[in-house]
Amino acid sequence: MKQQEASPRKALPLVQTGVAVGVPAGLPSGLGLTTHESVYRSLRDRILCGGFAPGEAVTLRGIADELGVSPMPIREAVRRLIAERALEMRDNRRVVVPPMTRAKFNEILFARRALEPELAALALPMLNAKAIAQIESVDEGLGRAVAAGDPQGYMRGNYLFHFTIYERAGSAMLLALVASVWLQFGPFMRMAYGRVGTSDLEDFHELAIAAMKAGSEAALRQAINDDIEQGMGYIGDTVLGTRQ
Amino acid sequence: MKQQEASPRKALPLVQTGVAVGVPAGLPSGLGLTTHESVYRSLRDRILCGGFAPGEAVTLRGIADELGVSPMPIREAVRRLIAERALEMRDNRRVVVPPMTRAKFNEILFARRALEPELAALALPMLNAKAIAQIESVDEGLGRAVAAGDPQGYMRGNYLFHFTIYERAGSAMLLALVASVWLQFGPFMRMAYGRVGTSDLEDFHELAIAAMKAGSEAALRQAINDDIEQGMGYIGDTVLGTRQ
DNA sequence: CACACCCCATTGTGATCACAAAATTCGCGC
DNA sequence: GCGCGAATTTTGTGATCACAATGGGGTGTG
Repeated sequence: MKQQEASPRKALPLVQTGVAVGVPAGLPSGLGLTTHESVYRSLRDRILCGGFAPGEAVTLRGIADELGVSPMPIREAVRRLIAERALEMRDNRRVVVPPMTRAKFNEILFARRALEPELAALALPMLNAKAIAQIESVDEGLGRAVAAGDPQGYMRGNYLFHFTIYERAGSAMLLALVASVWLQFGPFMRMAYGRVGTSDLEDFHELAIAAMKAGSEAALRQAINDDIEQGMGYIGDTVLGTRQ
Repeated sequence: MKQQEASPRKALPLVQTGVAVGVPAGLPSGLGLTTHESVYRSLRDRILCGGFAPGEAVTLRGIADELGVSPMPIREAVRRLIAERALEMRDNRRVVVPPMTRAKFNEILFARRALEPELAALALPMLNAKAIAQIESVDEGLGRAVAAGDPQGYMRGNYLFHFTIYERAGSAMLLALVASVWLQFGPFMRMAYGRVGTSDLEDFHELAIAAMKAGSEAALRQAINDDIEQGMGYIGDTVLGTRQ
């Protein structure tokens, strides 16, 4: 069955130039970005919002067929995500979304506490009233997702809340480090919130907003740190067990 | 000149199986590893040891010809290094080794101080006498490189000194974070040591070794932190200017 | 002599093909 | 009926081709 009739992949008339003016499938509407960039963002978003389960296998051709492009751009996107430790390549050359371990969990917790409060503190001077209003709006959307019992929406909102703050720091390098860390506990976080429903006690976001309005670096650091400890503690206890 | 006589690339009879049993050129003797993995390690080592200058352009086909393989594995290796921020892709789609800025320098300094002492502290309980002896041996090699005025050897020795310690921590995730940071100041560090010759006052390595022998976590943290501050301060002052 | 325009070489991107290894499935024998 | 081995399918890897866009070099014109 090499060339039966219509190949199952490439089911739509892609213009398929070097710059991907025609967007593959239901991808995030590539505006002048390359195919592998679209694929990368699609997969990344999916990982961050809990679209993959830990241990789940990811095949190049599978995603290629699913997205309606050739395996080539998938290769580059997956390779990039592997470099960011969002995916893992087994020695069998099989790509899976990596499972969580207690040791890895502790590393993530340490890295988050070491980097994220600093990023928030660096962003603080850049946060004008408009930016804070935007952050509040994101947090309200997060609240709606919680009320609606929408884990994906909750995870996306939580991600947006933190990173709209962190992005203002203008520290591309630290931001990339933290992004890599988030990519590594995304699928794991989904397990926690997919299991018991979204938590109902995350008011550290409001403390953080209050700290931003007050311009208090110490309070903002504290709120971010508490948010990390509470969130990670919750999902850690839920998935890995309450005891160390 | 499409197919004149012998193509300039692929100048040697590569077996070129899917697993790269025949190693391309003078690459690090691939033992059962793929071509793009060999290429990755080769480029990574070159970046870490100052084989590239900041701002230098990197072309896929150029490296492919240089290493005697097709552009395909180069693509994946370069893509991976871009994800690790060791290389940078301009919006022109041109790949360059990224230049240093004062802001980026400060981010790197913060990340190193936040992560590396912790990694050393985590490694401390794992360091038996044999491991410490190995670290001392690495440091002696470093000393010889300094005496010989060999910047490449110095950079490699310095990298090995730190990472033979950090690897013992068993924290793959934090190690990857720190490795990414090192990849970002490698070419920059080379500028400093290529300009004025290797420094002659790095005795914090010996303090670190003494702390390891004594089993003192506090002293080890301090030695690593001081080593970072001194080294980064030196190259920062040299290349970016003495004032902030 | 300087500036602008055009042509061509170079570069990254994506598709397709070929190959080997691993995984899966099927079937034969006990 | 069950377990083990062989055949087949699937999967990642690498090469090659085609294409568009960028960049540089050369030439023509003001």
